Formats: sequence, C-alpha cells, structure tokens
Amino acid sequence: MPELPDVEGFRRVLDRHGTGRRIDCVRVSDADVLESVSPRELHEEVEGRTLASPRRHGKWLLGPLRSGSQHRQDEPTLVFHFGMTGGLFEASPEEPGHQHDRIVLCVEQKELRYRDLRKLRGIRLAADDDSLHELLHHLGPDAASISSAELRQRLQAKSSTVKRALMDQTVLAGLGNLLADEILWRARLHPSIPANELSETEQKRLYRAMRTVLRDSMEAGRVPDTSGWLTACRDVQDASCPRCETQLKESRVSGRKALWCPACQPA
DNA sequence: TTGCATGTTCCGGA
DNA sequence: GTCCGGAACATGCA
Repeated sequence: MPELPDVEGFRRVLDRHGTGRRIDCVRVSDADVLESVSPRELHEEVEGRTLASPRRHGKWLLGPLRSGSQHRQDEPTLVFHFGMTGGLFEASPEEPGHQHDRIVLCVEQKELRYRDLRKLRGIRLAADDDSLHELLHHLGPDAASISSAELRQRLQAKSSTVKRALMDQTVLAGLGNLLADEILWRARLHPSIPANELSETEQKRLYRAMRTVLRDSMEAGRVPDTSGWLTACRDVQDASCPRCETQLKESRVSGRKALWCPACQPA
C-alpha cells in the first residue's frame, strides 16, 4: 500500500491525533520492527515527550519530539517507514488491537498504532537533527515538490529504464511501482525507455502527469483505484486501457511488475 | 504447494 | 570505480 500519497495520509493521522500531545507510553509488541533502537531506549527517549508537527519526505514519516516548547537540535525524532504493508492508524484504547500492530503510541486518550504485516521496514529513532539528516540525506527531492528542471537533470543522469529511475529514491523520493506505472501511462511513455533518452517534450509530459497523479492521490490519501486510473486495472484479468480500450500488457521491467498500454505507450 | 505482492538493499557482472 | 538488473528479505494470500 504505502507510496507517497499513503504516507501523506499517515502524516495527517499523526498530525490530527498526535501534534501537541504528550506520549504517555510506548507499547512494543514486536521488537523486530525496531531498527537500531532498543525497546528500552524507545521507552526512555519517547515517553513523556510531546509530538511536534509531523513531516514527510518521500515515503518516510518524521515525528519530532519535544520536551519543552522550544525546538532544540538535540531532541529526537521518531522515523517511520512502512515497507510494502505498513500503516499508521488511530484508535481509542478500548478498540481491540490488530494482529499486526507492532508498536503503539499512547497519546492522551488515543492510540496511534503502527501496523505492519511483512516487517520489511520499521521504526527508528534519530537521536538529534544531525543523525536525522544523516538518515535521510541519500534521498532525492520529494516527488511532490521537485521542479521540472531538476527532474529533467536527474533523469538525464540515468541510463536505467525510466520506470526504474522514477522508483529510485535517490533520484526523487516517494514514487513506487503503482505510481510509476500510472504516471508513465498518463504521459504515454513506455516503461522501458532509458531515462536519459527522453526528449524535452517527453520529459515535460512526464512531469505534468506526475503532478496530476500526485495531486489527486494525495488528496485521496492513497492511489485511487477508481475508474479512469490505471491502478484500477492491476488485478483485473485481460484488463483493457481506460483510455483507448486496447488490451493492456503486463511484463517485468527492471525486476518489477509493469502494466502498460501497447497502443498508448509504444516502445 | 508455488508463486506473487505497492519496499529497500546487497551482490555479481557489464 | 560506476552503474545496472535481479535476488533476497518476511509473511500472507490466491
């Protein structure tokens, strides 16, 4: 599930139910999802602190913690990544937990539940602003705020397929397999075109498609699978193109499943 | 039972 | 040394 729009949805959950509130306790039911932090450190560093406004970069969600009202550079930040199956959900303490709730933050009459089925990624704690920067500095600009010129310059530097380049978090952060297919379909570009062989016109089309897809999916808090979206065709057998009704093709591009329209997106 | 899944990272090879 | 594609990771489902 989680690509940029989904993580944006989780950011809103954290903001609505966490910002300005004190974390009374942290429940760790599966320490496997903790990366380079022990349950004990998590208790010591997080409990009693207050959540400041959460931020998002690509698919990473950041929850800065404060002990006073001032921002200090030596305060920790909770760092969430959701892998392929994670999520952050709000619940009241009486609501029964879910089997895959791994970490729960108790905040003033509410619970924020980090749920993850496959445990491919997890939660970290950056000790201060420097280590937060260290953790994220390999990421490219956020896909929702990159400029057209910067995207062009970054794609020019890649000879891999355009699909892989779009999903490469060091090129730009936030796009995953579903969004990449959706954007390429809207831009009428074949997923296997080498990124550095796109013409200027094609790059502009790609950028516009990305803006539209991100705007609409961030609003929904997920990649919509409603009519008119390629995503809706993903699990349909012999699905046809929502635009021209040609039967869609499915293959593997750079190791990942790719769905595209042979008429709209010629090789 | 086998293969596949929306994520990232590591390894071998070009 | 650099860059790319593919495998590996953990787990549940069709």
